[in-house]
Amino acid sequence: MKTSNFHLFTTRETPAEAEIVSHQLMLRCGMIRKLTSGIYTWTPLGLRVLRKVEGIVRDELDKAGYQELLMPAVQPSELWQETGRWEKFGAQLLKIRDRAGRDYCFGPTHEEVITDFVRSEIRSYKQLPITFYQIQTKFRDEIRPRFGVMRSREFLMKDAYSFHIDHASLDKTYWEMYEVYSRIFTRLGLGFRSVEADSGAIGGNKSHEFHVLADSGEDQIAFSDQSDYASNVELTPIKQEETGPAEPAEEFRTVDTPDAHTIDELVNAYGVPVEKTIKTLIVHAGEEQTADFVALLIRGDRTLNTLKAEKLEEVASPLLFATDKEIRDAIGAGPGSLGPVGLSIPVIADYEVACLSDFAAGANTDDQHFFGINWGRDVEVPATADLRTAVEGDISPDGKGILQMARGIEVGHIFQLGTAYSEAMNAVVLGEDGKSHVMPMGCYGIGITRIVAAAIEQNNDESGICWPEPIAPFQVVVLPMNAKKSHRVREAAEKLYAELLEAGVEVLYDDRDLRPGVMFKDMELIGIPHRVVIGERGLDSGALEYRYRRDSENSEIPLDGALDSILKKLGNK
RNA sequence: CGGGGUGUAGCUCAGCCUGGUAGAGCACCACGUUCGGGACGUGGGGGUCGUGAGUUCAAAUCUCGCCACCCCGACCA
Repeated sequence: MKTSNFHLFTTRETPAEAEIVSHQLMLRCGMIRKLTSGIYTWTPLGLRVLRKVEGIVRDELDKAGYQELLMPAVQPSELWQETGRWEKFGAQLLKIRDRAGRDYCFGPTHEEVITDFVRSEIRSYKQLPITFYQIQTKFRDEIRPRFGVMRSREFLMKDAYSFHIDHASLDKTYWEMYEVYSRIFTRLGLGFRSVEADSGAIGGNKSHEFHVLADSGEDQIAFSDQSDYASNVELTPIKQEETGPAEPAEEFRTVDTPDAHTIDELVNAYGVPVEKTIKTLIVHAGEEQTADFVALLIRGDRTLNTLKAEKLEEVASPLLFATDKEIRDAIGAGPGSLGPVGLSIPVIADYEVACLSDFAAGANTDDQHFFGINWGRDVEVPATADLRTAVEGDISPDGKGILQMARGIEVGHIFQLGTAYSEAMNAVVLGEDGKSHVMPMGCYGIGITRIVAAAIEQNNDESGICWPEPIAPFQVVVLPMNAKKSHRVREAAEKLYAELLEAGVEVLYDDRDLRPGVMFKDMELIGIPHRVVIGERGLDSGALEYRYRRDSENSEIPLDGALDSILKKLGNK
């Protein structure tokens, strides 16, 4: 490709809307252009990268024996009614209506369509297991699209679905897919980690996320420093400590605390160690409960994990905090003065809270706290549960090592759906026993679009992008110095360009009549891995200059046999 | 949806407080000088100042409504 025939438009300045480095660089390179919130055009440059990612994903899936198909982006509401998701999926589902007044949605995912396809195509257990996949445009009407293509509303996704005669077969495919995913992300040149995850709105049982590790990631990952345990921190369980609370050492006492309504104020004004304080959070009770509210106790320096809390039957799901007025009506004190002693509503304490001694908490009377509280002596020992979010330094749930934290960008997610969809849609096959069996399903997603952004997050420097070679838009760039003034330079460059093309190399030849500095800056910005510079200087000594994008020094390659030298570099890196 | 912010040339922004001729840098076009790390000069094209109403002799500027976009939270590949 010659730059004269390639739409390249780079900018020196960073557009104001871009917050993170990948978004900034994608805009500065001219890889994407925003049409409207969360919806982007991919320019020829950006599309080359997107296609590379897509190609690698497709290649590995094909090798694993999964079959590609292509499902419609627009889906009829009837299918979604069958699974109940027409209502349940919520506002993320973009609903549209045709001229006859029939309802459709723009597909955010394809469980319904694939299940419909399979229930009419597959009749016998002998055809199972079977896995289909597609690479296709999805639309999710995100509440807040963000970070360019990292969280866009319209995006390209690889989604795969597997169907099985029994759970054992599903489990087998699931772990095969786990390996395929690992191969894909390795081949893409990404630093990643797989973690145990919550299955979220898609539903189902077992689930793993694949995260590209990057500081700008939106997810927090907890992992053990001594084992391969890793999980999304929203899910990381915390073990109950085996040792109970220490013997009481302090007198129980009531203290007037008119200026302490937060944990911070309590700690600063009264010298209570923060790890001897507890927060009392009042939330709505679950449907079957007799009380209206439940009090959740968390150590003062910890945060409530809402996912864990709402899984408790005592707690309403979704979690709903009581308002200040509700708290005052039920307890007779404001939210800044609550505690477990003398509380009239059910109490659930975090495991850690149950192990405290001589701690401080509100007195359920405005402007008063109790100090030196001890379980059993001053207040009944409460029910306990795992309520808080894990933090760095906690013991790993597998008992091996302590937890570290990292930030990640979720680029893949695999689920064992079980029969949630196949049952709702009556997707059955005949088994060996001659009876109908509901097919357990797995589903497996990769965010193709997001991978491009994640790869940039992980591979950039002050000059621009440093693409991993497998997904670079071009492998090599040929830069002639002042070609207009020099026949020799122009001829040598044209010749090398032709040879590289002939050899099947993806080469960009910068034939624009530009000052060298501009070319260098442009090519470093767009991150082409290999650069060959041709100038009078080098030609005089029979050499070309070569530089790898991540290096800071040039090396020379002899003009004679330059093609072979370059091919060797491509193979080596 | 709640909270905060911004809308002026393709991009980055000034001008608004204190109403009166719409600006700069980058980008773009032409010519010339330059030319191995984002050159310089001269000339030029380009804006219904987000939008609608109001106040006023006069609105980018003041007032009100609306819209869009961005940032912080819950959601997700």
